[in-house]
Amino acid sequence: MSERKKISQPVTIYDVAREAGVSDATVSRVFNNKNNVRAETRERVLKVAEKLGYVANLQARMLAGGKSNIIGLLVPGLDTAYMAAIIRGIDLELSVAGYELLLYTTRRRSANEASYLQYIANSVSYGLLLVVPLLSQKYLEVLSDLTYPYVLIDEVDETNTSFSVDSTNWQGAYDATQYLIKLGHRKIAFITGIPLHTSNNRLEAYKAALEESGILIRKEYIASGDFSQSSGYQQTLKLMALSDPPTAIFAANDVMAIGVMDAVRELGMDIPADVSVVGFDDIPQASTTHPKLTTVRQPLEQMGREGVRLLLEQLEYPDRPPRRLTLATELVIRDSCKSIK
Amino acid sequence: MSERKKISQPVTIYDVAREAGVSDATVSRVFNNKNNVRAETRERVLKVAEKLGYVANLQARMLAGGKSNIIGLLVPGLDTAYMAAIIRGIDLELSVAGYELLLYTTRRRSANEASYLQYIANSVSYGLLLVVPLLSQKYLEVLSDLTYPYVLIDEVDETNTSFSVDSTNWQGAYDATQYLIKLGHRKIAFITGIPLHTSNNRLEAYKAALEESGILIRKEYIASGDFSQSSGYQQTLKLMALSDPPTAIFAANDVMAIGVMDAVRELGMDIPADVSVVGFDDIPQASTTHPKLTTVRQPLEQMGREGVRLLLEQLEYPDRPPRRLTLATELVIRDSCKSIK
DNA sequence: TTGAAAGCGCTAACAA
DNA sequence: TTGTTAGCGCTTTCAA
Repeated sequence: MSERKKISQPVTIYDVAREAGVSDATVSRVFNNKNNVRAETRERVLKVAEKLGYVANLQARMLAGGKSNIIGLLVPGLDTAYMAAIIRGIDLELSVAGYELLLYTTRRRSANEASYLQYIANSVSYGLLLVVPLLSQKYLEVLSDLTYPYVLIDEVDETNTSFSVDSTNWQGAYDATQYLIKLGHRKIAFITGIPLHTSNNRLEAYKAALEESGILIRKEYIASGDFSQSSGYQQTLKLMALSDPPTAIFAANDVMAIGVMDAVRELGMDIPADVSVVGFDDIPQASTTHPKLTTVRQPLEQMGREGVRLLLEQLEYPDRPPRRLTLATELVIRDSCKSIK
Repeated sequence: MSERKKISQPVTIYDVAREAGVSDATVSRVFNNKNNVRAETRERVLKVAEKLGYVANLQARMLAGGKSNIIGLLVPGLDTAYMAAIIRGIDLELSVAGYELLLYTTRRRSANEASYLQYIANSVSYGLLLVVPLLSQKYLEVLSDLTYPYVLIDEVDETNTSFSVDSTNWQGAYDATQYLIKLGHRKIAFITGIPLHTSNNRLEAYKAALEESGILIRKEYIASGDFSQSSGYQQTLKLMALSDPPTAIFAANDVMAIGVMDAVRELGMDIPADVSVVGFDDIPQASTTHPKLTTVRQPLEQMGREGVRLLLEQLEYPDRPPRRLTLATELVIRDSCKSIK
């Protein structure tokens, strides 16, 4: 043990007890808000603790009481505004409940999902939140074998055996497409994301909206993107090179929509005069583009919050059956779309 | 305690000891890689542990004086590409060393820095990385009182009493300004960030470069931004409204530079034909703007990595005196600047 | 309302 | 090389 450490952790529950003239158990009671402590005693203890700068040692507390206040979060990385928004929600809700967040990245041991999850489950965290867009079936299997509390965020377990939070991807995309149709557009292109559950739903809704309005679904108007800005850019170049180019482009996320805008501008065309653009997510950047992007807002922050709630619920009531929570999306109309006469 | 828990963590060191016919201390030795264990015994213990599915209880280990493999990271939030890049570096280096990352946000208890740090120090993490741009002096004081290992990332402790990693802000800004001067610009504006150490250094370098080339420093060319895109946008509008507007704008970070580009475009001017733009940081977005942004690259990811190294070094050699590591910036020339005839 | 005592699972002297 | 013995700082019975 280093010198450093010794110096830095002097004040224990015993110091407080001695100074306040009570037993350590009493101090413990005070700090656990037990009600069998005389108000006067409690006050004295608190005062002494304050004076001494006492802070509970979490390790000891956990060891003795069995509870950790740490929950894990598994993500591929933190590089997207999408992830940042979800994590903000998680952090907010967690801090309300007095929990800490341990961050795990899939990048770290993608080699062996099974043992990585085992490791996590046996480590300090008492539950796990997963925001893993490319969640492998493998993960899911291991997870349910583990009898370890977890919640899937923005991902769905088709077998309905996991707690999960997502949003109305279908409805959101349907609303957006309908909006474009109402503006008079009939040549509406769609740029897909990676073929995930969420992305597929958006594509389906796009098709459904068109069909419902009697608009032919044209294969050449469905472009394959991968959620990246450059894919939005590239696919737009292709779309606009069509002999009969679309008058509106709906991208499966905002990042691609920004790429779309870049491409359109580069082609010397105007948004929204020449081309209307719609995104999905409503990341912060969406409101700082020029023109401001019309998009489908996913309640990312709230999804994070609800994910935490579901997890804490499991911690408290381990026997409740899995639930799936679906939050509403909302069409945010800004300046990137225009009606066609 | 939940049923779940009982099921999932029964196996202790004692179980292994009993089953392997040794004492608990021996099992402990095996798992701490002490060399005073007979190879044969070690193997037996390991086999039993494997069979029983033993996993060390971190809390207990830490309490007993052992080391945790968790280090903390204190940040204001995860909302910027800047932060994401640093954290990527941290995560990478940490995973190499087999450490986990516990995330703390200043948002959570900004009310009382002192006790929050106390709390962190007494919690499970064994050291702390800080990426806190608006680090208050208060934090620093508490930190050094704590004798708890920590490293400041992209921030400097003027008293030279902390381990820290930063980059050559001054040199980077100097290089960028020189570059613009070499291109023939003499009317160069600078948009500052929040008045932090880093930002101030960039401003000083800008001034020094101008002075050195005999260019008058014009107060009206120094605009006060706050690192946000909208401040870059707003300040540019002001700058361009000047009776003698600048021909080049150097923003103290990339996010503002993007705002600058928006504003210039909105004024119907071209980049780089009418106005040259330079940023600072080289966030991923910088290479996806149109035109691509010329900027000063800060080795953010590497700063994260080096921060981890410094922290681990402290953990291993607690008596080494504080060091400050300054990494080199690099001017990344892309398409947002043009020479003036 | 309080204190004494036991123990959470582990590490680290000290013996053997 | 191994076991024995003390704790680490806390919570929680059980008595008083």
